[in-house]
Amino acid sequence: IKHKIHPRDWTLKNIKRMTQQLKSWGLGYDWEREVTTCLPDYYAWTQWLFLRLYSKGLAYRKEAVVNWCDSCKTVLANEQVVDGKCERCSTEVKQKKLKQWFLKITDYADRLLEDLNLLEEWPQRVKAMQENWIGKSCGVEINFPVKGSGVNLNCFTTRVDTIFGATFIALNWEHPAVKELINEAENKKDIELFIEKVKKQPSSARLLDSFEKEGIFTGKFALNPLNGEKIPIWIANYVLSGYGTGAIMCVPAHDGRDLEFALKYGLAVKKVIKAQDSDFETESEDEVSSGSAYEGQGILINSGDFNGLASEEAKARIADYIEKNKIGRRLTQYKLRDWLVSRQRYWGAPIPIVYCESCGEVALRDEDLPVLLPEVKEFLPTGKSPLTYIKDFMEVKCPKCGAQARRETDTMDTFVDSSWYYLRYISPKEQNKPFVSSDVNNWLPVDQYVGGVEHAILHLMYSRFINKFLQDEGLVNFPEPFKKLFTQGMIVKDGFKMSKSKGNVVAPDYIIDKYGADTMRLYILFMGPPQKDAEWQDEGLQGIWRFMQRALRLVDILEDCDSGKSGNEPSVLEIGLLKKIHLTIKEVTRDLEGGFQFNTAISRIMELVNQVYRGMNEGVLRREILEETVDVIFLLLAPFTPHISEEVNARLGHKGSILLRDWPRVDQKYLLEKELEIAVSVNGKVKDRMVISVDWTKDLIEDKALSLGKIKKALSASKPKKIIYIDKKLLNIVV
RNA sequence: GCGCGGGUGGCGGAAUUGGCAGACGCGCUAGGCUCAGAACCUAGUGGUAGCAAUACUAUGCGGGUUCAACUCCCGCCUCGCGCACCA
Repeated sequence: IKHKIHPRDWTLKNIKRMTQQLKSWGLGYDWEREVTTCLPDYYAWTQWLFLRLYSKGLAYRKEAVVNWCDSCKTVLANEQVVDGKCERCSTEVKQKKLKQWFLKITDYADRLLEDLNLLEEWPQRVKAMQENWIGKSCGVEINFPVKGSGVNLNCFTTRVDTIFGATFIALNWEHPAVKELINEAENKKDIELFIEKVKKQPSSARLLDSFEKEGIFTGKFALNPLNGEKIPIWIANYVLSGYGTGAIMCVPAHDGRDLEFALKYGLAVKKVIKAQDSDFETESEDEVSSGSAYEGQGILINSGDFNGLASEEAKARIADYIEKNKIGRRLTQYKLRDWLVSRQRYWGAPIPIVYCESCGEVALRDEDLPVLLPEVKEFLPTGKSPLTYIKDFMEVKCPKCGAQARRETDTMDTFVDSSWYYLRYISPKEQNKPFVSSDVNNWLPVDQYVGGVEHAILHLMYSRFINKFLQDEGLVNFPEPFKKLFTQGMIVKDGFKMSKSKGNVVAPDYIIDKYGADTMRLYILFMGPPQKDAEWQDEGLQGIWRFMQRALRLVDILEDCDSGKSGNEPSVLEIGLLKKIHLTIKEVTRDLEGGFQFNTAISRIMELVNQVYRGMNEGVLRREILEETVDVIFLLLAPFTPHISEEVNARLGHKGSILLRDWPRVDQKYLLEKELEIAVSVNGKVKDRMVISVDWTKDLIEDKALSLGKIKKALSASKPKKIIYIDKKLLNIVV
């Protein structure tokens, strides 16, 4: 749309191009299972999913204050608003009241939170981010009656233990009681002016450190239901409307934000918690005057019957009291909101709902699917879905009564498509259902998922939600879709993430033309640990290219080499090389199996190549030994450099593909050392090293060490106090 | 403010989880090859002092535990990311 090209043409063209690119890298995908979420054979099932959710009351339409992007002319999910701006175009997001479709992810909030515990092989970071996003907190909602009126102000608090310290109440300007409260106020005009001012403050301003708390007194008072104290009611700009009730009880002594506000407007500060080990008399006043509130747990004071209790117990007892006297109730709050899936974009799967004069909102039947996205000429955003203007699309018979009805014109957020695609991979060609449950249950959950952290909340939370829903529907039998998660870093160049807008992209096609796909693959994996960001350096690529040439030259050397005598005992030099070969096999295997440690695996293969060259410098290597070495080198390289390894495999006379050959095996006989070198240190500082035989006793090793010239010198006259021997590693002499 | 990660040579990064810090690569220096250059080969390369053997010093800073600390503990500094007046 941005480029004024039809989204379908653009998308299909890019899919084609990227498929070519992925193939040119030599990546081993099963292309038979490719799915395209924007084509009807896929999105029919996305619509089917929507209908299942609808039938369970988990897809619903409501009027709500939603995020609106003026530039994209569409609503956005909370998850797609970053720093108060549209994640796509960075336009300041506005709040608008609209009737929109939501998916009830909040019904699953507790399970999404609880089941994070099942995800043992997910990064802590991602789990922490989801936990944060769900934002569960337990507390009470308590009624503060307004003096001289029938109004009750409900306030949610997690700090039930501090209710006796509430010295004022603050309301968001949108709170439904505001109108009534200020009706007879003397300064009604001023209050209205204040509200107008606060309304205009952009929501992103709250994020700034410079955001100043402001408020105005309504002239009304509320009664603290626990102690009957009369406390003033204010309207304040720091109270959120979307969380809790939009009204808060303020305890300045134990909340920094409330204290800041109280000090500014000269409101009372009342301490009701003292730190476990503190002396109340001496500390209280200083704290408040220095502007810091005691926010920790402690012992209750100034709290009537609850004095002397510890915070934790007090919370429970006060909550009991509140419920018993019917002045409030226990309540759990979440930050997680329902998932807004309506989009006013053309490019998406139409929501399969129609509106009928007599039946109202009606869901389509499965046999009506797919609702095809019609051809349009006009797809630029206008604020209404472009589908609105297409008569053939809009006009439809009501599936219930057959009368003329009109279609829903919103399309679905594309994250709905991607929340279940891993299931479709199991049954990509299935015509009659989205997937075959028995096959899905056999193959899934996904063993290893790889992706960027940018999906930590959006895609990975939505997929978990949908998977749990499908589990409840009996269509899958596992609670979590992705068993292991690996989040890879970004490639950075000149200090910025590679991107077209920064103009620092290194085109893979160009690299492949110049150096070949293998060199590029090897370089990318050698750059550093894949979970971290890595800096692209052309020199590094050159280094890898050099290494590949060096390794390939060994094949030339081998081919020019006489067949030579065989059957002789290997020379010392050859034994050294054989040991290195098997050590390399062992370590490369461990690096690959133990995690994604490609960078170290590659460096070990480099070491092996280096040792071959060093060996040839020092003496003669027989052809059979050299051949074994070259063979192992390219077998170990095969996962990284499949094309070149394949070629070498053929040159060495092997029939068939190298990818079908066995992974090299470690021959333990080369790793069993008869002799080895250990370090000898004095007081932890290495002074010398020596060769020992594995069958030596500790006494023998000590004697030998103490006879070393450098050790004698280091010890000079002092007598060893203690000698510590770490098997096969070092001997430390303490003096 | 809360939550995750990091901090090791000129640079990217290793260190078998408490046991020889700096593997491997880049860069740099010297030498070889060459008419010359590129490429390639050989050697060297944390810092300070020394011709050298060697000595001292060194993993963000300060303490601690230990025969031994990049690694563990306590207290700081700093950078990156995520969330954020969530009551």
